Amino acid sequence: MFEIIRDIGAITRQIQNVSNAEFRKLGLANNAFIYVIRTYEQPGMFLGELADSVQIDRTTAFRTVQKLVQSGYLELQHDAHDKRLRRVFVTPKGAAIYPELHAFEQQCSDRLVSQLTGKQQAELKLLLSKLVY
Amino acid sequence: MFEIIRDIGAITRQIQNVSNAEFRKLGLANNAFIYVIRTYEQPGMFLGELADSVQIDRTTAFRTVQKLVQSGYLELQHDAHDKRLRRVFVTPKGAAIYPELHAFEQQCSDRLVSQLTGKQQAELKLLLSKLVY
DNA sequence: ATCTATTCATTGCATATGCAATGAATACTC
DNA sequence: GAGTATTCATTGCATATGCAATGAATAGAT
Repeated sequence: MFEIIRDIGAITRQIQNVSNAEFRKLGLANNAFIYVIRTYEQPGMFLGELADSVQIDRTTAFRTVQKLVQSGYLELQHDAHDKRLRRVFVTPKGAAIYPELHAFEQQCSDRLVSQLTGKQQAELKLLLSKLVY
Repeated sequence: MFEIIRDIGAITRQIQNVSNAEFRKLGLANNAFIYVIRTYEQPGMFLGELADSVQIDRTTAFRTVQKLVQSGYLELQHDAHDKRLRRVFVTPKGAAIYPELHAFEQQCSDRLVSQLTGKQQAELKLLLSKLVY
């Protein structure tokens, strides 16, 4: 069953490459676009929470978010009750590019599963959601 | 269907993290263990071929292989007919650790699919093999 | 309430990464 | 077979990455 690990690893790296190439022009290479997408969809996560949700090292995520704040896509707010937390939100600039980012993600996905029937696609999605890591 | 991309991305990064932590003691962090596994199983690939097979940037792969040659896990040979090519092989030292590397990979996979029935596991493997990238 | 253990964000530092460019060898065209 | 286009390995360079450590804030225990 180790082929599963190998396959998803190769696919992930490939998609990462094309995505980074696609979004470099927006200053969103190095997986930065992922943070904008996730933050748009789930605003108010704190930094570590966001990092964990995409399984990226917290310090790397921290620095990427800093850059995205600098470039105006994201903003940070202190939590009202827990002074340790810094919650992440998209700015209008970040919200404005979300459709483009998500459309590309969608397009990559569609291409990826283009050899599967609709039923198989649903089955794959279900099986993947059951993986434990 | 974009959940597919997100799921496999998160899983891949997670597995990468635990694998690197596991093999750091052997000097095989930063995905280096992948090259030993692949080279053991398919000896004689040239550098770019090996890089492409795991979807890692060729220059990164090149440098990782250099390190593995330095540390004695891999060796390079010039191709007899095409002077551009450098073919990769495992050394006895590389061959000696293959079982450990592969066992860990196996163990990660088993854990990953532990919530699936045998039939579902086979189905997942089949579906993944049909993905196009 | 004090003491201890966790959980955050953040920084330092050594190293890895990857785009762009180079030169050498081979393939392809006419 | 000269000329052009590809395909290699390799290097330079700027940047990203991630482990380890820090200090501040909170949670949990006694």
